[in-house]
Amino acid sequence: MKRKDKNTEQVILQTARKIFIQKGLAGARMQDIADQAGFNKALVHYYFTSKDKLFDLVFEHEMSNLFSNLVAIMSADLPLFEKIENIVSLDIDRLTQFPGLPIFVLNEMSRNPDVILKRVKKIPVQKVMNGFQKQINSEIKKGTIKKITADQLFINIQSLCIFPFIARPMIKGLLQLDDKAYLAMIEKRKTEVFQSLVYQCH
Amino acid sequence: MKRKDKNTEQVILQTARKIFIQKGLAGARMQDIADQAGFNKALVHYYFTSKDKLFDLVFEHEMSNLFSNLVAIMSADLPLFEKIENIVSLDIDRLTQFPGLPIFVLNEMSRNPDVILKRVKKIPVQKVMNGFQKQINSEIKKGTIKKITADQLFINIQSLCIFPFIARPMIKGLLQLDDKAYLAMIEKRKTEVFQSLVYQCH
DNA sequence: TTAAATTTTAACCATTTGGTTAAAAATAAT
DNA sequence: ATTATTTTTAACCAAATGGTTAAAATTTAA
Repeated sequence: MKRKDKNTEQVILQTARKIFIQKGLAGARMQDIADQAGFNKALVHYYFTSKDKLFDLVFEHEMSNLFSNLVAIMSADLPLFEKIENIVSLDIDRLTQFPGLPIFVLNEMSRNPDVILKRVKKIPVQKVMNGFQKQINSEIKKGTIKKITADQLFINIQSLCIFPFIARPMIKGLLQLDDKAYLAMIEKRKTEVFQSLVYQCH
Repeated sequence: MKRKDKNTEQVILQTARKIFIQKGLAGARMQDIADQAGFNKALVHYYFTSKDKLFDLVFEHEMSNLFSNLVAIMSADLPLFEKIENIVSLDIDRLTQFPGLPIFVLNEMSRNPDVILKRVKKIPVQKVMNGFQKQINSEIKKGTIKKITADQLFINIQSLCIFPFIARPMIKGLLQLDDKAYLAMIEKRKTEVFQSLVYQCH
């Protein structure tokens, strides 16, 4: 008879997610998580055993959130530019919905690169990158795009999509943008980034 | 008679810098800073009063480190593409030398955006961006480049230069690169990024 | 309805943390 | 050489932290 209350568990998880994203692993407090979830701290331990275990669950989920759709789109049987357009669009939409996600994932990754590296390696990107490279090589041969590696193109796409979310305070400060102006700039990037990528390939 | 030992102060500062970059504000420990500097923890307080004060000094210096040269280059009387080439080259060289810098600065910025925003606003970028926009407009009028705003071009440049450093563990994991391959990829980006930027402008 | 199992709680614990105090040690001034 | 000042140290402190324990409360099974 196993009766863990799924609702309690979920409330704690969602609260933990919010606080870990705001404060990171080192800055988050189990007491705060418990308080904001509306339960007693011992209960958090009853359900999740330890802070590290709770964090692992949250992190796994957020990393998956960051990369979800990427593999699917890159595997899809689409023309190259349509594929790029979809990646850009979905990346920016995803991150507009979860703006704190990349800095959270990448910061925790930089804290503990080896442990997390093992998890990242499980994401089946290598096979997908091989297919992507073949597609790119085919387009190069056709003369439709300049010579570029799948790796560099992938990095360019992710750089142009993700960085403005990571660097939100810096960009707002340096370019003197208020929230509204910043969000307008992000929205504009859906087409700007895709256009940039098209131009640099042609 | 003021006799703070400059060497002691510097040793503590450099040690603090290293540990704050590794662990962040929340994760760094004053005892660790003292131990690694080779002094007693009370001494760290004697010189720097508190953890927050010490962190502020370190952060101010690192933020300046990240943005130094940027304003100078953007103000320089150089042709547009030469200017872009210099920004890219110096950015990548700087970050190759201090690879943990951007994730440190941007992560702490995301923790405390309002406080840090005031500091960022003091960097005289707005005037420089105006000049940059004028230069871009002039090139657009001449027909040498496509229509783009200084803001978006600036964001593209910084995205393409900085993101691969922030996302080091992710890139290594996803693309199955060892350290050597990663560094080779970074070195290659000096020309790749510049070329990409040129293509997207033309 | 009672007993068993599970969830939730309040209280507690050992350790860690940033910071303080006062004295010892070192340096500078007279 | 002595005194004054500054630096450095060891010891200490209160609060915070992640985690544990045992009992109360609730739910489920018989």
